[in-house]
Amino acid sequence: MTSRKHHAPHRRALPQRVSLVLQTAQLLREELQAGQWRDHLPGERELCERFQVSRPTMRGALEQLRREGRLDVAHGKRRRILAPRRCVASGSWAKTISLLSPVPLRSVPPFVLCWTDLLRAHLSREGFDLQFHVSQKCFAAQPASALAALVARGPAAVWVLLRSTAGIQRWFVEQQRPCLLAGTCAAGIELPSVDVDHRAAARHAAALLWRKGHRRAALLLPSGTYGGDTETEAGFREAFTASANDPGEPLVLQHDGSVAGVESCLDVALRPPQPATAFFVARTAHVLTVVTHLLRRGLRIPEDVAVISRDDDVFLEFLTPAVTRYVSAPEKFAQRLSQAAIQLARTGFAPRKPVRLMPAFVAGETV
Amino acid sequence: MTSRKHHAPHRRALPQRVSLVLQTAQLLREELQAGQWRDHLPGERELCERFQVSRPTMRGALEQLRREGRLDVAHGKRRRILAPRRCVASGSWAKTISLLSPVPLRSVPPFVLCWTDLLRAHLSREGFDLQFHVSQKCFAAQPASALAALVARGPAAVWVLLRSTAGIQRWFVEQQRPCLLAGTCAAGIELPSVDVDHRAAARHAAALLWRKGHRRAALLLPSGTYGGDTETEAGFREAFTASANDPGEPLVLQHDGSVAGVESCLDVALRPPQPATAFFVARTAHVLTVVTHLLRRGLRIPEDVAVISRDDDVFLEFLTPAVTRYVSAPEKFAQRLSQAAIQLARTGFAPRKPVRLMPAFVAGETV
DNA sequence: TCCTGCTGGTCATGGCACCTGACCAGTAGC
DNA sequence: GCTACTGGTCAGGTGCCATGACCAGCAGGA
Repeated sequence: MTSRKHHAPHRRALPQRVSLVLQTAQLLREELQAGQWRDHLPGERELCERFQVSRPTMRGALEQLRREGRLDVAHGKRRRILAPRRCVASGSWAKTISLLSPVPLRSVPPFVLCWTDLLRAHLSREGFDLQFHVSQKCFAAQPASALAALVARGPAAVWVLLRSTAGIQRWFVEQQRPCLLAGTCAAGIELPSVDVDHRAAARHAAALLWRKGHRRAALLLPSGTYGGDTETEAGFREAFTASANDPGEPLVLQHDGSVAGVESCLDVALRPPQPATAFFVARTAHVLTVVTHLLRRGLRIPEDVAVISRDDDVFLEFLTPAVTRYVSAPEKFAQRLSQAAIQLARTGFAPRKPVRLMPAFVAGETV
Repeated sequence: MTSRKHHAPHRRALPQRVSLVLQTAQLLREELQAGQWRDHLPGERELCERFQVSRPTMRGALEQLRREGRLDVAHGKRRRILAPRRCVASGSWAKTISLLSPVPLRSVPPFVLCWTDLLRAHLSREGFDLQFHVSQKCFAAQPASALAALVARGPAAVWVLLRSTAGIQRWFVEQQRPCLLAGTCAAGIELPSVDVDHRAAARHAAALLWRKGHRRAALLLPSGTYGGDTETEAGFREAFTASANDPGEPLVLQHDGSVAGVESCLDVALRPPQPATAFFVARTAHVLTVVTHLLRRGLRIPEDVAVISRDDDVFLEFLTPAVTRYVSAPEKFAQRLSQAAIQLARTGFAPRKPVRLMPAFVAGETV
């Protein structure tokens, strides 16, 4: 209420569940501000009685206030009330949500472009403005200074991170800035995230290739430590070792993302005496490189080599032969992302639990 | 809550669950009162999309309104609006700008997707809401009824038309609805429009192919009467006849847009005794089909056949060999489009003079 | 010193609202 | 008649919340 009252009377455009926890937290804040209690809060059970909610709910609300720095908690003792440190005034920039990307809008893949637009549509309906920020430097090895500059320059209620590196994620955790990953967290980091379930897709693809008789199947990924790619590799290995009585190592090829890089990777994998007979390819753009390169080498698809794409984009339909792939719904992706972003913008917190969307298998002619 | 309403304005003291059904019903009531819809309500599924709730929830809300006597419902037909149809406050829908497309957002090419998002960003900053409408029927031979239904259902200050047919354009001219073409006008129609200068690109490409010695160059287009494609053909012929002392007819191949259609077109063009040695291809998606089909036939690019793409999309960079093409700036496109749209929305008029953006030639390895 | 009654911390269980996807039947335009 | 849309219905799954129980730390009194 404190912040909303200062805004224009913006009626909610979308029905949404209002969690009891948030309501309770808000009521507690008001009571605190009114000076209802002096030094310590009453016990949890008494508060439950007073507000007619269950203990887990009340504890959620109290935890929220603790995170805001209004309460101090110790085992066995009642919660101490702290001086209300002026919380960040949700002023002019509370209505901006920023998206950080390593590449400009015109270069992002169609799937991402699509959910970005849907996200913007959702947010705009709720009165938020989505700003697209491009910064190469933030994706370098030492992103701290670039990130600090960026955040100072374009203040936002929430940062949505695209293709974020572990370094970026760590920075946001340390700075305690509200942020949201469009992707998967790096190892050891817990941030709210939305992503396609690449692990499941990889497992399914590897099992399929195995069933089809492929014993030399390769996974082709860009190098670098993206959480989603790590998951892909894990899923691929899982299915591989589960299928084989004598699990040989599956081939995992890492390239630098350039066309030449992908080509040389392929050439290595195809070298005798044990050439790869199947490729599971991450990133749709590289599927194009793989298919055209294989065709140029005179290999037939799928007779000589099988290809499966981990992701989907419109243009894959237009390749001949049609590419076997896993498709995800951008609408769902945008929906989950916008829900989390709005919650994060309004309350400052969002559930850490990763949201994973199950992709659908689409059979093509490349297996 | 019911009893509290009779009391003095007393802020809520207890947290309580508010059912989504009730919230949705309330929002529907407000939209109805604002005159958002005329005669009938949109379908349940569309409403669900709009309000981001599930069908059971939406049905609960609709049932509530039916009990209140505001709606009449019959199986198989849309819900009829009964009650006090307030006069449409023009303010309520003057802030909506609609975009009409034959294909869903997830299927439009990246370039279009990109300027769509940029357009939405511009409009949102000016307080407009961009709605994306998909309707196959409006792109059929007799679009009148479908267009009337669409326009009645989703009122908008301006309609932005994507891949519009001559029939659609004529309807908007006749109805005198404010509209704006993202594309080129059909013959004999004058509507404000923004498009890439395809004629210039085609002329340049044809001249280039001629200089390189190609005497059997083919233009590959989807069939149908799109203004932009007509311009492309005109430009291609212009350069061809200008170059040749004895102007033979340039090959113009029309296909149905499907992969198989493109393939059979190519096979025809490559047939002896005079096989085509170069293809100028409209639509990036079909460039993929062309390149992969040629490679599968064992043809070398560019040694045996040259390929030039009229348009650009991100993914063309990832083909090997890299495709020679014409690129346009989506930022410029969106900027011109939003300027015209906002002017049209605010004043009701926009200059008829077509806006044409000059594409840039990017040399690849396919010529 | 032990006991008792408070405090916060944690867990398993179950109910309920809601979401998802699917299928059916009626309607309308082609 | 066919197709694409409409409303009507249902089963299965998920997430939030309530309930009640148990544990561990802290205090004060017998």
